[in-house]
Amino acid sequence: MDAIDFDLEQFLPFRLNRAAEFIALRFAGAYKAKYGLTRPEWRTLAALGSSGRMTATEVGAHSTMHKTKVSRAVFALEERRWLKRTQHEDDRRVEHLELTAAGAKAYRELTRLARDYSAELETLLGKDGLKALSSGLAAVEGVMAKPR
Amino acid sequence: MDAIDFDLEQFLPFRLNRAAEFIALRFAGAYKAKYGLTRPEWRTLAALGSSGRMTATEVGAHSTMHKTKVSRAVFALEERRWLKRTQHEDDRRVEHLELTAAGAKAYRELTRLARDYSAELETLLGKDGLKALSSGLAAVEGVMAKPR
DNA sequence: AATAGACAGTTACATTTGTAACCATACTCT
DNA sequence: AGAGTATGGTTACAAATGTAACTGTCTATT
Repeated sequence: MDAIDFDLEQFLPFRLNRAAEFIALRFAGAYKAKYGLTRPEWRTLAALGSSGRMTATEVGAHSTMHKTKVSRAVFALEERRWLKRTQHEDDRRVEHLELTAAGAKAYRELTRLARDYSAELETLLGKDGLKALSSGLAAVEGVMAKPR
Repeated sequence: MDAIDFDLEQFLPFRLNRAAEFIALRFAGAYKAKYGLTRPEWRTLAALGSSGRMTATEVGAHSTMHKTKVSRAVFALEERRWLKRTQHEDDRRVEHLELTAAGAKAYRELTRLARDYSAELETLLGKDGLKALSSGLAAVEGVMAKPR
């Protein structure tokens, strides 16, 4: 079969996916094995930790997760007492989400791990590799931001 | 909360994942909606289409998928008559996988779409963005290849 | 040749995910 | 005010996935 004109190995979506899985999986060990968090949970924690009080919808927008993922993550974090909800006074559909003291503590610990991992990535990929990757991603992000 | 020292938005694993989802999803429409293929199925098809006859294990290595994913994808493609298996003469554990004529045809059609999408990406990301992304990914791939 | 270990691929089960339908509340327009 | 529609969030169900155990075959060692 004509191997000439298409090679999965060079196809950008494939490469991007594979790289993302690889990079993410390494870090997932930190929150998964150590804290038993799922990815949506970690993302929710990180969103609330860095931006403070937000609604579920905002968390979803911030970390590009579907409502249902956010909803489930919020439940899980709430059960752990890492997060608390409060009703919006004016609109009872909305609920504000906020980390508890315990949640904030976990967040700080995890961000420390995240920073360590970032540093590790820099040495692994090299300054140039990192820079290239980052600016490539910025290009993608530019496209994502567009109205479509 | 201290938003200063960590921002999910800048965390590479997060950015990479988000970009990969975005890029992959756009193309997934092509094989998902149009042919009803799952991603593992498309990858298997692509591996066999570009490299010809392979074993399931080889497909997995080539496209970094777990055995079970490959196994299920092979089943699905076989049911569609896009793929046939033949036993290895010397080792009856092994089976060779190969596309049928129908499978090869589908592969060709899909590679056409893949090429179109690649071209679209080039215009979307710009020559420079694409180049940066590609070399950034190459850096990651270099790390992946290492013995670990 | 007999036992033990490795390997290819499959299957079973639990977990995660995506889709769509669903509540409840709020807004808009007449 | 009342009908229709939009929105925040949850739930139910189906499909996809990961983990681990399993079957069958091969290889090595004795």
